[in-house]
Amino acid sequence: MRADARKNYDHLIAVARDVVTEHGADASMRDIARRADVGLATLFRHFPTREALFEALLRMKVDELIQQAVELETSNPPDEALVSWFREGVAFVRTYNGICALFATAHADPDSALHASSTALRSAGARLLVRAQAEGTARADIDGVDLFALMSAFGWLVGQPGFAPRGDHLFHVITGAILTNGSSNDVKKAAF
Amino acid sequence: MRADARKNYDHLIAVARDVVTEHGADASMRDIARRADVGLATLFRHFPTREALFEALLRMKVDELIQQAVELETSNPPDEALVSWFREGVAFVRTYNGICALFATAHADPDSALHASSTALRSAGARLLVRAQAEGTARADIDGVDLFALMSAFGWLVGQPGFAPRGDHLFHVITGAILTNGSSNDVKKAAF
DNA sequence: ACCTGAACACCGTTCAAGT
DNA sequence: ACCTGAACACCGTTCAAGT
Repeated sequence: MRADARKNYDHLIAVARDVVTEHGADASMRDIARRADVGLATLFRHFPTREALFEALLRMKVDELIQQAVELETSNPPDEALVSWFREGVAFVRTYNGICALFATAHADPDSALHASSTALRSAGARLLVRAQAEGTARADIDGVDLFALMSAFGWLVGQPGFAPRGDHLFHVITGAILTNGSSNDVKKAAF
Repeated sequence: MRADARKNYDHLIAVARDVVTEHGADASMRDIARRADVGLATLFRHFPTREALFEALLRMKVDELIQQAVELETSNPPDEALVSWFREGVAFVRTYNGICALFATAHADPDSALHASSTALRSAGARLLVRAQAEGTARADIDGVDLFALMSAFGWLVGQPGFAPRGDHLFHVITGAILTNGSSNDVKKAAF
C-alpha cells in the first residue's frame, strides 16, 4: 500500500465515521467522498461495497465485542454473563443507526464483506447461550441464530426514534424471554 | 373526482400492489408510475408521499385488523385473544416487506399519512393487552406502545430473509415474554 | 380539473485518461 | 500503483405548459 493510498484509506474511514454518525447506515457514499476531498472512484476502489466500508469501520468494535464474550465465558453466573453481553451488543448497534439491518442481511449472504463479522458475533453469543443453557438458566429451545435474530430485532427497535425511550424497559422483557429464572422479570419474580 | 382521475387512482393502487409485492416498501415510485402508464407527476399528485400511497394501499387490511381486535375483545380467554391478534398483525406486516419500518416511523410522526393507521393499530392491540393484564395473564409492566414496538420489531425480524425461517419458533419466545402464564413457553411449562 | 414532459438535484457504478 | 472527471442509468420533487 503506497503512502498516499494509506493516507486516503485512513482519512476516508475517519470521515465515514462522522457522516455515518449523522446520517446512519444508509448515508450517501458520494457525500463521504466529497467531505473527504477525494474522488468518488477512489472511495469505491478502497471499499467496493457499502458493506466493505462498514467492515473497516466496525472491525475494532466487533473484535472488542467478541473479546468481551470470551472474558464473560469464565465469569459467573452464566445467565448474568449472557445478559451483560446482550447489553453490550445492543449498545454497539446503537452507535450507528441502522447497522443491525446490515448485519442481519450479511448473516444470510456469504458474499457480504460483513459476513465474517456477522457470524463471529453470532457464535460468540452462542457460546454464552449454551453455557447458560447447560446451567438451566436460559431456555433450551433456542440456538445461536435465534439469539442473534433477537438481538438484531431489538437493535432495530431501539434504533426507531419513537421506540428508543422504551429501550431499557423492553430490554428486561426480551432478556426475560431468553432466561428461565425470571431474574430480569419482575412480574414472574412476584409470582414465585 | 373526475372519471379519468378515479380510473388513474384505482389503477395506480393496483399496480403499486404488484410492484410493492416484488420490491418491498422502498419500491421505486417512478417504477410504479411507469408500469401504470401514467406520468410521474400524476402519481405524486394522487399520493404526495410514499406514506400516502401505502395508506391507500393498506387501509382495508388495517381496518380488518382493527375489526378483528374488536371481535377478539369479547372472545375468551383474554391471553389467547391477545396472542391471536399478535399473530394476525405479524401476518399482516409479512404481506409486504419493510412496512413495519413505515408504521414505526409513522407512529412517531404526527404528520405522516400513516400516523392515524399506526396509532389505531397500537390502541387496538392495547385494549387486548389491558384485558389480559386485568386477568393477570399478561405482564403488568408494559403498555400499548411497548406491545406495538415488540410487534414491529418482530415484524422486522421475520422480514429479514435469514431470520424468516425462525419466525414461528421465535413467535413463541416473544409471546412468552408478554404473557405471564407460560402458555406458549414450553421451558417454563416444564418447570411448573 | 386533471395530466404530462422536462428540468433539477440527487444517487451508486464504471471506466478511460491522467500522474 | 494510485487517483480522477465524466458518463451512465437511476431516483424523488417540482412546475410550467397542455387538454
